[in-house]
Amino acid sequence: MLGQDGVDGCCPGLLTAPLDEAQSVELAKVFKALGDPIRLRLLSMIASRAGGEVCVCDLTPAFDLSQPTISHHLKLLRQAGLIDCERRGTWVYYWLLPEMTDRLAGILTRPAGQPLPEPAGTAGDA
Amino acid sequence: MLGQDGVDGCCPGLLTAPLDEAQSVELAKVFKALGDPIRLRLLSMIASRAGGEVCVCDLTPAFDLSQPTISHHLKLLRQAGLIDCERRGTWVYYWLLPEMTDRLAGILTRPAGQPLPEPAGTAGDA
DNA sequence: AGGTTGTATCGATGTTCTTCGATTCAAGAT
DNA sequence: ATCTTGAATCGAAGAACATCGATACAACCT
Repeated sequence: MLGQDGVDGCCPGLLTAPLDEAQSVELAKVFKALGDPIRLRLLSMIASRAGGEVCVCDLTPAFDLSQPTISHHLKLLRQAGLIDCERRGTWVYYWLLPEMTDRLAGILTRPAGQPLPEPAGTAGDA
Repeated sequence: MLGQDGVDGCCPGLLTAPLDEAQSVELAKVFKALGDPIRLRLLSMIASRAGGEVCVCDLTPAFDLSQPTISHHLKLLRQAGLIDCERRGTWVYYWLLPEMTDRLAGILTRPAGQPLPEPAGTAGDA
């Protein structure tokens, strides 16, 4: 889901052509995963790790939330394709899947050849 | 809110350093606005318009939703700073605020000097 | 085997979100 | 002034979400 041809297809996405329904549904899932402050902080903590991965045991105590809640948020980020994880002994480590953030960045980037005329405020039709 | 110094501050955001609480709350509002298929389609329809603006009367009939619902979604996109609008006679026109999408794209883009070592699967600690 | 620690899953609860019909507001036309 | 059309606002109803405590699962230690 997403990645096959929908979201990044050839590249344009979002700002250059109208999204069709299927594309918008898939894309919305990813943005919805980013639409929560806790998940955004989790993602940034995971992504900014030099080693490339973080133990859950380092993430959980950084929040005033229960352990199951953090686990739930991590699951949503994983289902969105933004991160992945692996158990290593007693601990579970998470890391960023940069393909997805790259894809989102591309989707939000205009082709540079689309200046967006005037903000209409100064344009008017008079 | 957002844009002053929080989200783009100097530039890094999200993938290079942990977000603080205030930043994550502001950013989450914008991503949450993008986390709905209808709003994503509305935004793409608005952004991809050559003229730079779209009349609401062109947006509403493109969906199987009531007029108040579309109006509501447009309001959320506007409150997120993604679009703006202006009434011109009987009609209201919406256009993209590229500053916000540019900002998001920047936030999701890694500085290129962050290769993300190995996916831990091949690393192991043994 | 039994105990301990770290993490995920399960139900339940309160909140937020999406959507609607009804209404109100804005502006032009008769 | 009244009517008509386009768009926003106002409740209300149902669905989806965030959060918790309790519990189950996984792996290590003694």
